[in-house]
Amino acid sequence: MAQRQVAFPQLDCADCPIRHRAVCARCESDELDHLEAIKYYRNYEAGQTIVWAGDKMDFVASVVHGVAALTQTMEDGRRQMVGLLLPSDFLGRPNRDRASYDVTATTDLQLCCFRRAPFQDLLANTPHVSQRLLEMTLDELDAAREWMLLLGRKTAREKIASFLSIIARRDATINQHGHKGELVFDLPLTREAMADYLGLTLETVSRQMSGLKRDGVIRLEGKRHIVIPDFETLMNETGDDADGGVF
Amino acid sequence: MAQRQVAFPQLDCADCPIRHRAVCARCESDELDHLEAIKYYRNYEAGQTIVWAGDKMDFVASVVHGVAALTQTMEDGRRQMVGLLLPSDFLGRPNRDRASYDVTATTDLQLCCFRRAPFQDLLANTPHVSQRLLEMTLDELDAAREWMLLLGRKTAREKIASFLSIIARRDATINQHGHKGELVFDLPLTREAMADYLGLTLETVSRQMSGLKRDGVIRLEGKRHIVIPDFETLMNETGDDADGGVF
DNA sequence: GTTTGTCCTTGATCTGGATCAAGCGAGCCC
DNA sequence: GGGCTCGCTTGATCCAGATCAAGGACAAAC
Repeated sequence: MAQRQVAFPQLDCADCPIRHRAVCARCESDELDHLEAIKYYRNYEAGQTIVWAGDKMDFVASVVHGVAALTQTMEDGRRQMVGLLLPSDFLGRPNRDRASYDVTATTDLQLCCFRRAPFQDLLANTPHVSQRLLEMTLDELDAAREWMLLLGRKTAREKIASFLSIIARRDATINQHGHKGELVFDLPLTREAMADYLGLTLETVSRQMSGLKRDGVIRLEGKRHIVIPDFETLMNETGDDADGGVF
Repeated sequence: MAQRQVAFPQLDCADCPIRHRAVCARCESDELDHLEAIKYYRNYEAGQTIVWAGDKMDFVASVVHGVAALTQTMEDGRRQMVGLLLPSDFLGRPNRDRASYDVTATTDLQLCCFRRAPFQDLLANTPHVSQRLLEMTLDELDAAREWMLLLGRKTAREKIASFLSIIARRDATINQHGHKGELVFDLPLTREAMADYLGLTLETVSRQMSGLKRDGVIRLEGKRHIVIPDFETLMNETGDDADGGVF
């Protein structure tokens, strides 16, 4: 079963993603080597909480592998996920030492952390670091705005299809033992976390997954393993314009 | 009738907000005077479209006065507002020359514009400009995430109350001819635009406004002029934690 | 093997907000 | 003045998704 990574190329330089995506513009510079001196790794198990909203957070970090979620909770317990961090995404806000959201590991997770103070020094003294971080933040803002369209105006089925296509774009491998190449990936979230992502209940998520399965848009192998026979068909269910353009 | 500006102090240096909020960290530097050379003003009437999603956009801008909205539209016409720009907010994305969203003036509007190329040069050569823009973008991302909670999990009534409190925070004056000080402001959006902001229909917006009026949470003088007798009471309707903290 | 717990599915019913429909009031144009 | 249109309100009905409820699959603990 030949597989290859799609859509987002693997990180290919050094062992720490922040060098590639967050800090170096093109990974050509040596001047950031002292980042090595302030970085360290942390590992979390699926389900673990990394910080609670309001907690002191003395580091920023880059996701090495696994998935983390940012979630807001209302007093009565209603929850809305507001960020989903995949490998190479950045966690934490420079110049703010308290977490604004609950951060949890939704799968086993490794973070590459940087102590806050030296990172902020770096930011202040290395122009292209803040420029790179600005680019990343603008990308996140665009993603947040797509997400707002989803939350405000899409139907439950469209929400599920959109979510699957987002995860597929960043995570899926192409399974080519057939001829056309199916997309294959594991869901990094429970049904409940998907509900929090999509502004639905877990029952509705479950029902709509069953619906997409019944209609042949996806196959479900176990609870978490997804096969997408034809990405085009899935995209038709998202309500988005035809040309997502990645594949 | 004595009034004073609350929550967001008026801009107080030079005539162009970008000098204060977007560009200068503390408005202490002179090195940005050449911004003067690349800036120009544009005026729009309420309802006018500034750019359509996908259009070439050869400038970035700062809102001087009035309100602009960023909106996404699905093929079948469903619309979701994804950004609301008030005075001193920034419009446009550096290093991207096509608009990602429809931009419309929801009131009469004046923009202070900067041609793209020189602004990008400035960004590349003036570290604290990109640092300041990073701060602003992070603030916008936080606002977007609050908005996601609203869209995904709040009831119609909570959405309306939240919206009113957001506008009041940025726009209201305190009317002190009573003793405690009522908050007073004009809605910068039609009911339809509010619906697009909140992920509701305009009928639901109208009904919930009537509901808040009936219950004495707000007074409505005409269609657009709002009086909030007691901000605390309004906040209790938003579903948010008690301590918004601004007043 | 049984028990327990977590995650998920499915069914029955309810309801908040959407949809469909009518009408109002305040400009504004002739 | 009369007839517009535009923005808004209100009423009647409908339905997608929430809620309430039961049970299944699977893994870990004993």
